[in-house]
Amino acid sequence: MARVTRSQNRVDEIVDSLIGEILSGRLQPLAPLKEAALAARFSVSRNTIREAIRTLIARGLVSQHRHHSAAVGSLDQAAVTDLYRVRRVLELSALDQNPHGMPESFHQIGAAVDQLHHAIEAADRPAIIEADLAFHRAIVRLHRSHRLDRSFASCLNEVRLGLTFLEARDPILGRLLEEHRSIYTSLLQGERDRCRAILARHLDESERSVLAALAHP
Amino acid sequence: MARVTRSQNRVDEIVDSLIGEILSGRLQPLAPLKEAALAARFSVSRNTIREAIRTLIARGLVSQHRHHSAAVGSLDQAAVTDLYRVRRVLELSALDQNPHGMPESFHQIGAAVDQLHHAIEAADRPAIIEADLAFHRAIVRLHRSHRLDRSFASCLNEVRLGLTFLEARDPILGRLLEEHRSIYTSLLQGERDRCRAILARHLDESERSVLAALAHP
DNA sequence: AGCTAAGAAGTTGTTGAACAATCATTGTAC
DNA sequence: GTACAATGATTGTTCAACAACTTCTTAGCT
Repeated sequence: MARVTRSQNRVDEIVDSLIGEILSGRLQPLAPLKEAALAARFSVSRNTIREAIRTLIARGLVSQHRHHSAAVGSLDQAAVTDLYRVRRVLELSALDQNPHGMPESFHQIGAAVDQLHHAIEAADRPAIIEADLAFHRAIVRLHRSHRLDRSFASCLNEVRLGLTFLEARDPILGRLLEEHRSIYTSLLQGERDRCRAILARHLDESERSVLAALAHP
Repeated sequence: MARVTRSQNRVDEIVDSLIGEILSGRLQPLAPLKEAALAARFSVSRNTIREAIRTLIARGLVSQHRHHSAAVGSLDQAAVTDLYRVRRVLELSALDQNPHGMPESFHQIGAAVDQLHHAIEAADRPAIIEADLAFHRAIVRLHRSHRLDRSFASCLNEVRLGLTFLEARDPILGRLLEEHRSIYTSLLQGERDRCRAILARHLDESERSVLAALAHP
Protein backbone atom coordinates (compact mmCIF):
# COMPACT_ATOMS: atom_id res chain seq x y z
CA MET A 1 0.00 0.00 0.00
CA ALA A 2 1.77 3.08 -1.20
CA ARG A 3 0.29 5.61 1.19
CA VAL A 4 2.62 8.15 -0.32
CA THR A 5 0.63 11.35 -0.66
CA ARG A 6 -2.20 10.20 1.54
CA SER A 7 -5.41 11.10 -0.15
CA GLN A 8 -5.41 13.63 -2.91
CA ASN A 9 -8.68 12.14 -4.05
CA ARG A 10 -12.21 12.35 -2.83
CA VAL A 11 -12.76 8.65 -2.30
CA ASP A 12 -9.95 8.28 0.21
CA GLU A 13 -11.05 11.40 2.04
CA ILE A 14 -14.52 9.99 2.39
CA VAL A 15 -13.18 6.61 3.46
CA ASP A 16 -11.11 8.23 6.19
CA SER A 17 -14.04 10.35 7.25
CA LEU A 18 -16.36 7.38 7.51
CA ILE A 19 -13.79 5.29 9.33
CA GLY A 20 -13.50 8.08 11.85
CA GLU A 21 -17.23 8.15 12.39
CA ILE A 22 -17.45 4.41 12.73
CA LEU A 23 -14.58 4.05 15.18
CA SER A 24 -15.72 6.99 17.26
CA GLY A 25 -19.14 5.42 17.55
CA ARG A 26 -20.92 8.30 15.87
CA LEU A 27 -21.98 5.75 13.29
CA GLN A 28 -23.23 2.87 15.37
CA PRO A 29 -22.97 -0.79 14.47
CA LEU A 30 -25.64 -1.88 12.00
CA ALA A 31 -26.30 1.71 10.94
CA PRO A 32 -27.12 1.68 7.23
CA LEU A 33 -24.92 3.51 4.74
CA LYS A 34 -27.25 4.68 1.98
CA GLU A 35 -25.51 5.71 -1.17
CA ALA A 36 -27.79 8.56 -2.13
CA ALA A 37 -27.77 10.08 1.35
CA LEU A 38 -23.99 9.90 1.64
CA ALA A 39 -23.58 11.31 -1.85
CA ALA A 40 -25.66 14.30 -0.85
CA ARG A 41 -23.90 14.68 2.48
CA PHE A 42 -20.43 14.74 0.97
CA SER A 43 -21.53 16.64 -2.14
CA VAL A 44 -20.22 13.89 -4.31
CA SER A 45 -21.54 11.55 -6.94
CA ARG A 46 -23.03 8.19 -6.09
CA ASN A 47 -20.23 6.42 -7.96
CA THR A 48 -17.69 8.02 -5.68
CA ILE A 49 -19.60 6.85 -2.63
CA ARG A 50 -19.78 3.35 -4.06
CA GLU A 51 -16.01 3.21 -4.39
CA ALA A 52 -15.64 4.37 -0.82
CA ILE A 53 -18.07 1.76 0.45
CA ARG A 54 -16.25 -0.96 -1.50
CA THR A 55 -13.06 0.04 0.22
CA LEU A 56 -14.70 -0.10 3.64
CA ILE A 57 -16.07 -3.53 2.86
CA ALA A 58 -12.64 -4.78 1.80
CA ARG A 59 -11.25 -3.48 5.08
CA GLY A 60 -13.86 -5.40 7.02
CA LEU A 61 -15.50 -2.44 8.70
CA VAL A 62 -18.70 -2.68 6.72
CA SER A 63 -20.74 -5.47 5.24
CA GLN A 64 -23.37 -5.65 2.58
CA HIS A 65 -25.90 -8.04 1.12
CA ARG A 66 -26.97 -7.75 -2.45
CA HIS A 67 -29.53 -5.02 -3.07
CA HIS A 68 -29.40 -3.98 0.56
CA SER A 69 -27.73 -0.95 2.00
CA ALA A 70 -24.23 -1.48 3.31
CA ALA A 71 -24.20 -1.46 7.09
CA VAL A 72 -21.61 -0.69 9.73
CA GLY A 73 -20.16 -3.97 10.95
CA SER A 74 -21.08 -5.38 14.31
CA LEU A 75 -19.76 -8.16 16.48
CA ASP A 76 -21.31 -11.35 17.68
CA GLN A 77 -19.80 -13.65 20.29
CA ALA A 78 -18.02 -15.78 17.72
CA ALA A 79 -16.35 -12.71 16.27
CA VAL A 80 -15.15 -11.56 19.67
CA THR A 81 -13.69 -14.97 20.43
CA ASP A 82 -11.99 -14.96 17.07
CA LEU A 83 -10.59 -11.48 17.57
CA TYR A 84 -9.12 -12.39 20.92
CA ARG A 85 -7.46 -15.41 19.42
CA VAL A 86 -5.75 -13.06 17.01
CA ARG A 87 -4.77 -10.77 19.84
CA ARG A 88 -3.29 -13.58 21.91
CA VAL A 89 -1.23 -14.86 19.00
CA LEU A 90 0.13 -11.51 17.91
CA GLU A 91 0.61 -9.88 21.29
CA LEU A 92 2.04 -12.79 23.27
CA SER A 93 4.46 -13.80 20.56
CA ALA A 94 5.62 -10.20 20.33
CA LEU A 95 7.06 -10.51 23.83
CA ASP A 96 9.38 -13.27 22.67
CA GLN A 97 10.74 -11.25 19.82
CA ASN A 98 13.65 -9.09 20.32
CA PRO A 99 15.46 -10.11 23.50
CA HIS A 100 16.66 -6.53 23.90
CA GLY A 101 18.28 -3.75 21.99
CA MET A 102 15.32 -1.98 20.53
CA PRO A 103 14.93 0.97 22.84
CA GLU A 104 12.63 2.84 20.50
CA SER A 105 9.95 0.18 20.67
CA PHE A 106 10.06 0.04 24.43
CA HIS A 107 9.80 3.78 24.49
CA GLN A 108 6.59 3.68 22.49
CA ILE A 109 5.11 1.24 24.98
CA GLY A 110 6.08 3.48 27.85
CA ALA A 111 4.58 6.46 26.08
CA ALA A 112 1.30 4.59 25.78
CA VAL A 113 1.35 3.95 29.52
CA ASP A 114 1.78 7.66 30.18
CA GLN A 115 -0.94 8.44 27.68
CA LEU A 116 -3.28 6.18 29.60
CA HIS A 117 -2.28 7.82 32.86
CA HIS A 118 -3.22 11.26 31.61
CA ALA A 119 -6.44 10.06 30.04
CA ILE A 120 -7.52 8.52 33.33
CA GLU A 121 -6.67 11.65 35.28
CA ALA A 122 -8.78 13.64 32.85
CA ALA A 123 -11.52 11.01 33.06
CA ASP A 124 -11.68 11.16 29.28
CA ARG A 125 -13.24 7.86 28.29
CA PRO A 126 -12.52 7.92 24.55
CA ALA A 127 -8.93 8.87 25.31
CA ILE A 128 -8.66 5.97 27.74
CA ILE A 129 -9.75 3.50 25.09
CA GLU A 130 -7.39 5.11 22.62
CA ALA A 131 -4.49 4.81 25.03
CA ASP A 132 -5.36 1.21 25.76
CA LEU A 133 -5.27 0.33 22.09
CA ALA A 134 -2.09 2.32 21.53
CA PHE A 135 -0.40 0.28 24.25
CA HIS A 136 -1.26 -3.00 22.61
CA ARG A 137 -0.35 -1.72 19.17
CA ALA A 138 3.03 -0.76 20.54
CA ILE A 139 3.55 -4.26 21.87
CA VAL A 140 2.80 -5.81 18.51
CA ARG A 141 5.19 -3.37 16.96
CA LEU A 142 7.98 -5.34 18.65
CA HIS A 143 7.58 -7.77 15.77
CA ARG A 144 8.95 -5.07 13.47
CA SER A 145 6.59 -6.02 10.69
CA HIS A 146 4.49 -3.55 8.75
CA ARG A 147 2.08 -6.25 7.70
CA LEU A 148 1.54 -7.52 11.21
CA ASP A 149 1.00 -3.95 12.38
CA ARG A 150 -1.60 -3.48 9.70
CA SER A 151 -3.42 -6.73 10.41
CA PHE A 152 -3.39 -6.03 14.11
CA ALA A 153 -4.65 -2.49 13.64
CA SER A 154 -7.54 -3.84 11.64
CA CYS A 155 -8.19 -6.35 14.39
CA LEU A 156 -8.21 -3.64 17.04
CA ASN A 157 -10.59 -1.59 14.95
CA GLU A 158 -13.06 -4.40 15.18
CA VAL A 159 -12.45 -4.76 18.88
CA ARG A 160 -13.20 -1.09 19.26
CA LEU A 161 -16.60 -1.75 17.77
CA GLY A 162 -17.19 -4.04 20.73
CA LEU A 163 -15.84 -1.57 23.27
CA THR A 164 -18.68 0.73 22.31
CA PHE A 165 -20.92 -1.41 24.45
CA LEU A 166 -18.58 -1.46 27.41
CA GLU A 167 -20.16 0.25 30.38
CA ALA A 168 -18.25 3.18 31.80
CA ARG A 169 -18.25 1.54 35.22
CA ASP A 170 -16.76 -1.70 33.95
CA PRO A 171 -14.23 -2.78 36.58
CA ILE A 172 -11.69 -3.59 33.90
CA LEU A 173 -11.19 0.09 33.16
CA GLY A 174 -10.07 0.68 36.73
CA ARG A 175 -7.36 -1.96 36.64
CA LEU A 176 -6.13 -0.94 33.20
CA LEU A 177 -3.34 1.40 34.22
CA GLU A 178 -1.98 -0.89 36.90
CA GLU A 179 -1.86 -3.85 34.55
CA HIS A 180 -0.27 -1.95 31.71
CA ARG A 181 2.37 -0.74 34.10
CA SER A 182 3.20 -4.24 35.33
CA ILE A 183 3.45 -5.49 31.78
CA TYR A 184 5.73 -2.65 30.86
CA THR A 185 8.06 -2.94 33.82
CA SER A 186 8.32 -6.71 33.68
CA LEU A 187 9.11 -6.42 30.00
CA LEU A 188 11.80 -3.85 30.72
CA GLN A 189 13.37 -6.06 33.34
CA GLY A 190 13.39 -9.05 31.05
CA GLU A 191 11.00 -11.06 33.20
CA ARG A 192 9.68 -12.78 30.14
CA ASP A 193 7.47 -15.39 31.78
CA ARG A 194 5.89 -13.01 34.25
CA CYS A 195 5.19 -10.54 31.45
CA ARG A 196 3.54 -13.23 29.37
CA ALA A 197 1.42 -14.33 32.29
CA ILE A 198 0.17 -10.86 33.08
CA LEU A 199 -0.63 -10.05 29.48
CA ALA A 200 -2.39 -13.37 29.02
CA ARG A 201 -4.57 -12.75 32.05
CA HIS A 202 -5.15 -9.19 30.90
CA LEU A 203 -6.46 -10.46 27.57
CA ASP A 204 -8.61 -13.09 29.23
CA GLU A 205 -10.29 -10.48 31.40
CA SER A 206 -10.74 -8.12 28.53
CA GLU A 207 -12.36 -10.78 26.42
CA ARG A 208 -14.68 -11.71 29.26
CA SER A 209 -15.72 -8.09 29.69
CA VAL A 210 -16.45 -7.54 26.04
CA LEU A 211 -18.41 -10.78 25.79
CA ALA A 212 -20.41 -9.84 28.85
CA ALA A 213 -21.12 -6.36 27.54
CA LEU A 214 -22.24 -7.87 24.29
CA ALA A 215 -24.66 -10.18 26.05
CA HIS A 216 -26.38 -7.36 27.96
CA PRO A 217 -27.32 -4.60 25.54
CA MET B 1 -16.90 -10.43 5.33
CA ALA B 2 -20.16 -12.13 4.55
CA ARG B 3 -19.06 -14.24 1.63
CA VAL B 4 -22.53 -15.75 1.69
CA THR B 5 -23.58 -16.14 -1.93
CA ARG B 6 -20.12 -15.55 -3.32
CA SER B 7 -20.44 -13.08 -6.09
CA GLN B 8 -23.80 -12.42 -7.65
CA ASN B 9 -22.39 -9.19 -8.96
CA ARG B 10 -20.01 -8.31 -11.73
CA VAL B 11 -17.45 -6.51 -9.61
CA ASP B 12 -16.71 -9.53 -7.44
CA GLU B 13 -16.52 -11.78 -10.47
CA ILE B 14 -13.95 -9.48 -12.02
CA VAL B 15 -12.03 -9.23 -8.77
CA ASP B 16 -11.83 -13.01 -8.55
CA SER B 17 -10.86 -13.27 -12.16
CA LEU B 18 -8.06 -10.74 -11.82
CA ILE B 19 -6.81 -12.30 -8.60
CA GLY B 20 -6.58 -15.59 -10.46
CA GLU B 21 -4.56 -14.03 -13.23
CA ILE B 22 -2.25 -12.27 -10.83
CA LEU B 23 -1.58 -15.28 -8.65
CA SER B 24 -1.11 -17.59 -11.60
CA GLY B 25 1.45 -15.22 -13.00
CA ARG B 26 -0.45 -14.56 -16.19
CA LEU B 27 -0.51 -10.95 -15.06
CA GLN B 28 3.08 -10.30 -14.05
CA PRO B 29 4.21 -7.97 -11.30
CA LEU B 30 4.20 -4.32 -12.36
CA ALA B 31 1.86 -5.03 -15.26
CA PRO B 32 -0.45 -2.04 -15.66
CA LEU B 33 -4.20 -2.41 -15.21
CA LYS B 34 -5.76 0.11 -17.56
CA GLU B 35 -9.37 0.84 -16.87
CA ALA B 36 -10.51 1.24 -20.44
CA ALA B 37 -8.79 -1.92 -21.62
CA LEU B 38 -10.20 -3.99 -18.77
CA ALA B 39 -13.65 -2.52 -19.30
CA ALA B 40 -13.55 -3.63 -22.90
CA ARG B 41 -12.14 -7.03 -22.06
CA PHE B 42 -14.81 -7.83 -19.50
CA SER B 43 -17.57 -6.07 -21.47
CA VAL B 44 -18.28 -3.89 -18.52
CA SER B 45 -18.36 -0.21 -17.74
CA ARG B 46 -15.32 1.68 -16.57
CA ASN B 47 -16.98 2.39 -13.22
CA THR B 48 -17.35 -1.31 -12.58
CA ILE B 49 -13.66 -1.82 -13.29
CA ARG B 50 -12.79 1.01 -10.97
CA GLU B 51 -14.66 -0.65 -8.13
CA ALA B 52 -12.84 -3.89 -8.82
CA ILE B 53 -9.47 -2.18 -8.83
CA ARG B 54 -10.29 -0.40 -5.57
CA THR B 55 -10.99 -3.77 -4.02
CA LEU B 56 -7.71 -5.20 -5.27
CA ILE B 57 -5.85 -2.21 -3.86
CA ALA B 58 -7.50 -2.66 -0.47
CA ARG B 59 -6.44 -6.30 -0.52
CA GLY B 60 -2.85 -5.30 -1.18
CA LEU B 61 -2.45 -7.08 -4.50
CA VAL B 62 -2.32 -3.91 -6.55
CA SER B 63 -1.04 -0.42 -6.03
CA GLN B 64 -1.70 2.89 -7.67
CA HIS B 65 -0.40 6.42 -7.78
CA ARG B 66 -2.66 9.29 -8.63
CA HIS B 67 -3.33 9.69 -12.34
CA HIS B 68 -1.30 6.59 -13.09
CA SER B 69 -2.59 3.19 -14.03
CA ALA B 70 -2.93 0.73 -11.21
CA ALA B 71 -0.21 -1.91 -11.37
CA VAL B 72 0.11 -5.45 -10.15
CA GLY B 73 2.07 -5.43 -6.92
CA SER B 74 5.63 -6.61 -6.75
CA LEU B 75 8.02 -7.48 -3.99
CA ASP B 76 11.28 -5.95 -2.92
CA GLN B 77 13.65 -7.44 -0.39
CA ALA B 78 12.11 -5.55 2.50
CA ALA B 79 8.70 -6.91 1.62
CA VAL B 80 9.96 -10.48 1.52
CA THR B 81 11.64 -10.11 4.90
CA ASP B 82 8.43 -8.67 6.29
CA LEU B 83 6.32 -11.46 4.83
CA TYR B 84 8.52 -14.12 6.34
CA ARG B 85 8.28 -12.46 9.72
CA VAL B 86 4.53 -12.83 9.44
CA ARG B 87 4.91 -16.45 8.39
CA ARG B 88 7.17 -17.29 11.31
CA VAL B 89 4.82 -15.71 13.82
CA LEU B 90 1.66 -17.31 12.52
CA GLU B 91 3.00 -20.72 11.57
CA LEU B 92 5.30 -21.43 14.50
CA SER B 93 2.77 -20.31 17.08
CA ALA B 94 0.18 -22.52 15.40
CA LEU B 95 2.18 -25.56 16.48
CA ASP B 96 1.75 -24.60 20.12
CA GLN B 97 -1.97 -24.29 19.86
CA ASN B 98 -4.11 -27.19 20.38
CA PRO B 99 -2.19 -29.84 22.28
CA HIS B 100 -4.32 -32.52 20.62
CA GLY B 101 -7.88 -33.42 19.93
CA MET B 102 -8.47 -31.71 16.63
CA PRO B 103 -8.22 -34.60 14.19
CA GLU B 104 -9.81 -32.69 11.35
CA SER B 105 -7.04 -30.10 11.26
CA PHE B 106 -4.34 -32.73 11.26
CA HIS B 107 -6.16 -34.46 8.46
CA GLN B 108 -6.04 -31.33 6.33
CA ILE B 109 -2.31 -31.10 6.85
CA GLY B 110 -1.88 -34.71 5.85
CA ALA B 111 -4.02 -34.15 2.78
CA ALA B 112 -1.74 -31.29 1.75
CA VAL B 113 1.25 -33.61 2.04
CA ASP B 114 -0.44 -36.12 -0.27
CA GLN B 115 -1.38 -33.34 -2.64
CA LEU B 116 2.25 -32.33 -2.84
CA HIS B 117 3.28 -35.94 -3.44
CA HIS B 118 0.99 -36.25 -6.44
CA ALA B 119 1.98 -32.87 -7.82
CA ILE B 120 5.64 -33.84 -7.71
CA GLU B 121 5.00 -37.18 -9.39
CA ALA B 122 3.17 -35.35 -12.14
CA ALA B 123 5.97 -32.79 -12.28
CA ASP B 124 3.26 -30.14 -12.30
CA ARG B 125 5.03 -27.02 -11.09
CA PRO B 126 1.99 -24.80 -10.41
CA ALA B 127 0.37 -27.70 -8.54
CA ILE B 128 3.52 -28.11 -6.45
CA ILE B 129 3.42 -24.49 -5.38
CA GLU B 130 -0.27 -24.79 -4.69
CA ALA B 131 0.26 -27.85 -2.51
CA ASP B 132 3.09 -26.14 -0.67
CA LEU B 133 0.90 -23.18 0.20
CA ALA B 134 -2.02 -25.45 1.12
CA PHE B 135 0.24 -27.23 3.62
CA HIS B 136 1.18 -24.02 5.36
CA ARG B 137 -2.38 -22.73 5.30
CA ALA B 138 -3.47 -25.94 6.98
CA ILE B 139 -0.90 -25.42 9.72
CA VAL B 140 -2.14 -21.93 10.43
CA ARG B 141 -5.65 -23.30 10.54
CA LEU B 142 -4.67 -24.97 13.81
CA HIS B 143 -5.26 -21.57 15.36
CA ARG B 144 -8.96 -21.98 14.58
CA SER B 145 -9.38 -18.35 13.68
CA HIS B 146 -11.09 -17.11 10.56
CA ARG B 147 -9.31 -13.80 10.75
CA LEU B 148 -5.89 -15.33 11.09
CA ASP B 149 -6.67 -17.61 8.17
CA ARG B 150 -7.65 -14.63 6.11
CA SER B 151 -4.60 -12.57 7.04
CA PHE B 152 -2.32 -15.50 6.38
CA ALA B 153 -3.93 -16.25 3.04
CA SER B 154 -3.34 -12.68 2.02
CA CYS B 155 0.26 -13.01 3.16
CA LEU B 156 0.74 -16.18 1.11
CA ASN B 157 -0.76 -14.47 -1.89
CA GLU B 158 2.01 -11.94 -1.71
CA VAL B 159 4.58 -14.66 -1.23
CA ARG B 160 3.28 -16.33 -4.36
CA LEU B 161 4.12 -13.16 -6.24
CA GLY B 162 7.71 -13.82 -5.24
CA LEU B 163 7.60 -17.51 -6.13
CA THR B 164 7.00 -16.47 -9.71
CA PHE B 165 10.69 -15.75 -9.94
CA LEU B 166 11.75 -19.03 -8.40
CA GLU B 167 13.70 -21.10 -10.88
CA ALA B 168 12.29 -24.54 -11.60
CA ARG B 169 15.60 -26.11 -10.65
CA ASP B 170 15.72 -24.43 -7.26
CA PRO B 171 16.99 -27.06 -4.83
CA ILE B 172 14.33 -26.13 -2.32
CA LEU B 173 11.65 -27.67 -4.47
CA GLY B 174 13.36 -31.05 -4.26
CA ARG B 175 13.46 -31.13 -0.48
CA LEU B 176 9.91 -29.88 -0.13
CA LEU B 177 8.10 -33.18 0.22
CA GLU B 178 10.62 -34.64 2.62
CA GLU B 179 10.44 -31.62 4.90
CA HIS B 180 6.68 -31.41 4.86
CA ARG B 181 6.53 -35.05 5.80
CA SER B 182 8.87 -34.62 8.76
CA ILE B 183 6.88 -31.67 9.99
CA TYR B 184 3.67 -33.61 9.70
CA THR B 185 4.87 -36.76 11.43
CA SER B 186 6.63 -34.95 14.24
CA LEU B 187 3.48 -32.94 14.79
CA LEU B 188 1.41 -36.11 14.91
CA GLN B 189 3.73 -37.67 17.44
CA GLY B 190 3.67 -34.62 19.64
CA GLU B 191 7.35 -33.90 19.22
CA ARG B 192 6.69 -30.23 19.64
CA ASP B 193 10.25 -28.93 19.77
CA ARG B 194 11.47 -31.00 16.86
CA CYS B 195 8.52 -29.88 14.79
CA ARG B 196 9.19 -26.25 15.57
CA ALA B 197 12.82 -26.62 14.67
CA ILE B 198 12.15 -28.23 11.32
CA LEU B 199 9.51 -25.69 10.37
CA ALA B 200 11.73 -22.82 11.44
CA ARG B 201 14.57 -24.11 9.28
CA HIS B 202 12.15 -24.73 6.45
CA LEU B 203 11.05 -21.10 6.57
CA ASP B 204 14.61 -19.85 6.76
CA GLU B 205 15.56 -21.75 3.63
CA SER B 206 12.45 -20.68 1.82
CA GLU B 207 13.10 -17.05 2.62
CA ARG B 208 16.66 -17.34 1.44
CA SER B 209 15.55 -18.87 -1.84
CA VAL B 210 12.99 -16.21 -2.55
CA LEU B 211 15.42 -13.43 -1.70
CA ALA B 212 18.05 -14.97 -3.94
CA ALA B 213 15.58 -15.39 -6.80
CA LEU B 214 14.58 -11.78 -6.38
CA ALA B 215 18.16 -10.60 -6.60
CA HIS B 216 18.83 -12.43 -9.89
CA PRO B 217 16.11 -11.57 -12.36
C1' DA C 1 23.05 18.10 -32.81
C1' DG C 2 21.06 19.20 -28.53
C1' DC C 3 17.83 21.53 -25.63
C1' DT C 4 13.36 23.66 -24.65
C1' DA C 5 8.71 24.67 -25.03
C1' DA C 6 4.28 23.93 -27.01
C1' DG C 7 0.98 20.79 -28.38
C1' DA C 8 -1.33 16.27 -28.86
C1' DA C 9 -2.79 11.97 -27.13
C1' DG C 10 -3.74 8.89 -23.52
C1' DT C 11 -5.19 7.95 -18.74
C1' DT C 12 -7.34 8.61 -14.43
C1' DG C 13 -10.79 11.46 -11.38
C1' DT C 14 -15.45 12.69 -11.02
C1' DT C 15 -19.99 13.85 -12.37
C1' DG C 16 -24.97 13.34 -13.61
C1' DA C 17 -28.49 10.98 -15.56
C1' DA C 18 -30.64 6.94 -16.83
C1' DC C 19 -32.61 2.28 -16.54
C1' DA C 20 -32.92 -2.59 -14.74
C1' DA C 21 -33.28 -5.62 -10.75
C1' DT C 22 -34.61 -6.36 -6.35
C1' DC C 23 -36.51 -5.48 -1.77
C1' DA C 24 -40.02 -3.37 1.41
C1' DT C 25 -44.40 -1.33 2.17
C1' DT C 26 -48.78 -0.21 1.41
C1' DG C 27 -53.33 -0.83 0.05
C1' DT C 28 -57.01 -3.57 -1.83
C1' DA C 29 -59.86 -7.55 -2.66
C1' DC C 30 -61.40 -11.69 -1.01
C1' DG D 1 -56.77 -11.84 8.43
C1' DT D 2 -54.51 -13.50 4.31
C1' DA D 3 -53.12 -13.17 -0.48
C1' DC D 4 -51.62 -10.36 -3.83
C1' DA D 5 -50.82 -6.61 -6.78
C1' DA D 6 -49.20 -1.77 -7.09
C1' DT D 7 -45.84 1.49 -5.48
C1' DG D 8 -41.71 3.43 -3.84
C1' DA D 9 -37.00 3.09 -2.31
C1' DT D 10 -32.41 1.30 -2.97
C1' DT D 11 -28.78 -0.97 -5.18
C1' DG D 12 -26.41 -2.68 -9.73
C1' DT D 13 -24.70 -1.13 -13.95
C1' DT D 14 -24.11 1.61 -18.00
C1' DC D 15 -23.03 5.64 -20.73
C1' DA D 16 -21.22 10.00 -22.06
C1' DA D 17 -18.90 13.84 -20.86
C1' DC D 18 -15.38 16.83 -19.03
C1' DA D 19 -11.49 18.16 -15.94
C1' DA D 20 -6.85 17.14 -14.29
C1' DC D 21 -2.74 15.26 -15.07
C1' DT D 22 1.14 12.52 -17.31
C1' DT D 23 3.70 11.23 -21.15
C1' DC D 24 5.01 11.31 -25.77
C1' DT D 25 5.72 14.02 -29.95
C1' DT D 26 6.98 17.69 -32.46
C1' DA D 27 8.41 22.09 -33.71
C1' DG D 28 11.47 25.78 -32.91
C1' DC D 29 15.59 27.87 -31.20
C1' DT D 30 20.57 28.17 -30.37
